[in-house]
Amino acid sequence: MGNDNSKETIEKLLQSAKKEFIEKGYMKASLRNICKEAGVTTGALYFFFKDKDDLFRGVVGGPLRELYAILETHILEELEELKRYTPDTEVNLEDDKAVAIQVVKLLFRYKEEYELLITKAQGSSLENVVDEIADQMNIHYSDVFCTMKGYKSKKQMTKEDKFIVHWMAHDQVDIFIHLLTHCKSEKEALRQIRALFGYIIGGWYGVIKSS
Amino acid sequence: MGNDNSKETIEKLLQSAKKEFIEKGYMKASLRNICKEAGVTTGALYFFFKDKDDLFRGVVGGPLRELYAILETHILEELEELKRYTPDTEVNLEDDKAVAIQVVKLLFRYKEEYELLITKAQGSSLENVVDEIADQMNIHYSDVFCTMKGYKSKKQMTKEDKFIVHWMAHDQVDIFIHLLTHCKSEKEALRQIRALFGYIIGGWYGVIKSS
Amino acid sequence: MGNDNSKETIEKLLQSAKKEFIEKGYMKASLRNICKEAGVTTGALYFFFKDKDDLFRGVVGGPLRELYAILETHILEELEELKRYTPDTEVNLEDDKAVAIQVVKLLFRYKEEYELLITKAQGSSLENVVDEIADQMNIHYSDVFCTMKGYKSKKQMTKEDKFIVHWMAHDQVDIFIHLLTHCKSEKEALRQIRALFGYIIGGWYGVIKSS
Amino acid sequence: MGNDNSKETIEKLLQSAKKEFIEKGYMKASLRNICKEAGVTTGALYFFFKDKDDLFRGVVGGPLRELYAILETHILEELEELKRYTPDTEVNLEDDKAVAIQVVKLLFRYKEEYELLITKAQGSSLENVVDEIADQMNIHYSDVFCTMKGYKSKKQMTKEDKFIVHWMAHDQVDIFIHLLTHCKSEKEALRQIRALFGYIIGGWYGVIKSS
DNA sequence: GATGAATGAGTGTTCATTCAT
DNA sequence: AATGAATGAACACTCATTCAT
Repeated sequence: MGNDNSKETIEKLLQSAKKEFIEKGYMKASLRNICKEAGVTTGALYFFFKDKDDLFRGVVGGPLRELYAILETHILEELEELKRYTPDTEVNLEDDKAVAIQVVKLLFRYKEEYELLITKAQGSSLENVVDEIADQMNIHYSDVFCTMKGYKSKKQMTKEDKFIVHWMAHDQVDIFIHLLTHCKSEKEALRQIRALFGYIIGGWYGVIKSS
Repeated sequence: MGNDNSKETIEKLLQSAKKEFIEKGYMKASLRNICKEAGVTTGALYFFFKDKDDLFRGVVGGPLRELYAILETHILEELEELKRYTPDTEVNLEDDKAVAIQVVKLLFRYKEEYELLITKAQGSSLENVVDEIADQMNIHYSDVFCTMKGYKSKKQMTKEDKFIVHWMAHDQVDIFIHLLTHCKSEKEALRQIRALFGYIIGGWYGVIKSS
Repeated sequence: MGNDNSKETIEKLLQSAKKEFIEKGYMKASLRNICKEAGVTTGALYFFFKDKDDLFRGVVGGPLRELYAILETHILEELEELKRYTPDTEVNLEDDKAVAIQVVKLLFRYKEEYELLITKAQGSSLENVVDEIADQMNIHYSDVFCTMKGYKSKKQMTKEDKFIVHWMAHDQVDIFIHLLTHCKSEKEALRQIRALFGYIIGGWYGVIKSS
Repeated sequence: MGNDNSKETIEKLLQSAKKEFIEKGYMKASLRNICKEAGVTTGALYFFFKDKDDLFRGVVGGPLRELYAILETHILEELEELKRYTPDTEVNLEDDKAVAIQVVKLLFRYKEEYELLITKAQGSSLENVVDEIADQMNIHYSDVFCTMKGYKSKKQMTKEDKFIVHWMAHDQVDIFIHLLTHCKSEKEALRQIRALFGYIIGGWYGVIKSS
């Protein structure tokens, strides 16, 4: 089971698939082309992958799971920290920065895969993955927001509160997407993080004050 | 040419096309379905529209041009204003707010068409229209940024300056997209603008200070 | 609409389809072969027929409808006659014979099509058409049976009655199938009808007596 | 060869195959599914069975052979009896009834397998097995018919004789098929046999008289 | 005795587009 | 201004079968 030959075939298929998905996007990608490029018949592809979608998930699934793992850990840690929060607490951004750096590094390690997920997944089962992450962040940011505002419960949030927090969650996510799609290297991305942090922290204050 | 009959046919085609594009997105939309729904043959469609892409542009082109017109006017006006700018000038946000309201109203007047452009255009020649608008805004924002920073020329901008301005341009655009896609009505969108303004102004200050 | 050209194409497709369905049966028939034989592209086929099943129905639908029409008429007429039935009524078989002859003539007029329906329809939406006809005959034969038995209502039928009537309905249908598939010509079939009538009438008496 | 392991594998394959053939019929049955369900690889299947057809015969072959054996015995016995036949001989139906009961019992013992043969074998080498049995019965019934008619040789049979005897042979077979496919249990089937016997005996008399 | 990988031809179906009329 | 017929390539996917190990 899983000898060198089959691993090789799978690897060739994934490489070839990645290339095709990047070039044409999920929908326009042709399984025939992918197989031809991999030097394999369509039957072989279907031995290893259930269908087109499964192949796509084969390409991006690993990196996606890694990202989810980091975010989950981060959210749990920050939740722990929120419990110790008092109005006088100095906001500690160092942790957030550390996580941001971690995420950026991950994004650039699998740059192609994440770009696939962000811009080429339309038509696949992962086409809404970015929104799903943003929605998850939204839940978390709501907690943060309530704590900072001194709300006892999320039920105290107004419609306007909810809307702006939702926006900020999305924006947070968009920052990483922007870094990934507009920086040539991890190095450059890490250099730009600081300014972006300045921006969103400014934004948070703008919101907290005015609301 | 252009008698009542043909206008009617075109109108039916555009309606039917809009419906299909909304339902399935540009790529998966079927011209056959569009024609069937419009009660017209494919030949008729090809008499009025060069190809699928042309039909798509027929649906969203008008609203898109209106938007471009507003943005252009706004940019030209603000450019005029920038010339009168001195370090002591009180920043006048009223104009910006007025424009934002104008844009929001426009977006909601043709809600379906703009959503088409934003989320369903993949595969068409307009798939990058949002990025193009953002890039245009970027040019403009660079001017604003330089003026506020007291730069004599754009050439004084560092790589970091350019990056953060680019981001802010994109983010500005994203705000409108967010309003369009997350508010049910123009009314609700207009209510949320204020908080978003608080956010991005906070963001600008965060950036200007820290850079 | 429906000019000579298109009619010709449809005709060629139906001829070619009939041939292929006869040779291989519905399931194994290849639309590609059918199109190739008809000198037409697959696209053309799909312009005239919704799918494989529709094509099959295009081949056998007409004859099938004719048969249904005859049966329906026959059933209605016999129902009328039953109302005038008294225990002393001499059973009039002439009408039945006339109908049988009519049916046989029809079957042989479209011999190929009916054979298709009877033996090659597996996999299509018409695969159970013979059973459906038999079930319809069953309803009718139940009426006849009850009248002959002097039952006031079908509810008087025992389980055994129902079973044997069901069998006889099926058998009646099978006679025609047997004639179609074992006689070379209409002429020969008509010659054999008499003996078969002797058989089933004998069968009826055997049943009526013993039950 | 033939140790416990292999027997188990074969058994699992046969079970799984039976299930799939019943569900989808011979043609649409998928060997892949059968293997998956049996928890076995395709290679294993091909070690024990030559091909799809061989597997099908593996499922239904045993019961089929048992049936052939009964029929053969019965035919031989009846042939023996025919030799002692004189015009005055009282027809002894008891033997026939006994055989019929024996057959019904067999059919219901392997109900699934026989239904497979009757209704789901299309595409396999056994698709005509019912007709073959009927044809064999036909040979036998010709003997019976000639004896009863006082013919010295089968050559005295007219075309019409042959036809009606052929029909009766088929019908005899169809009775068993009808019992199998329309009765829920052996018990119920045995209860219905009597009426069916009344029917075909009536049919025979109808034929003998009229010819 | 059995595995797991691979074949390669085949399936029905859909598509945007063209063009003579 | 519009029809209706036709193209032909492409699509994702399934199949029974083979074979080295």
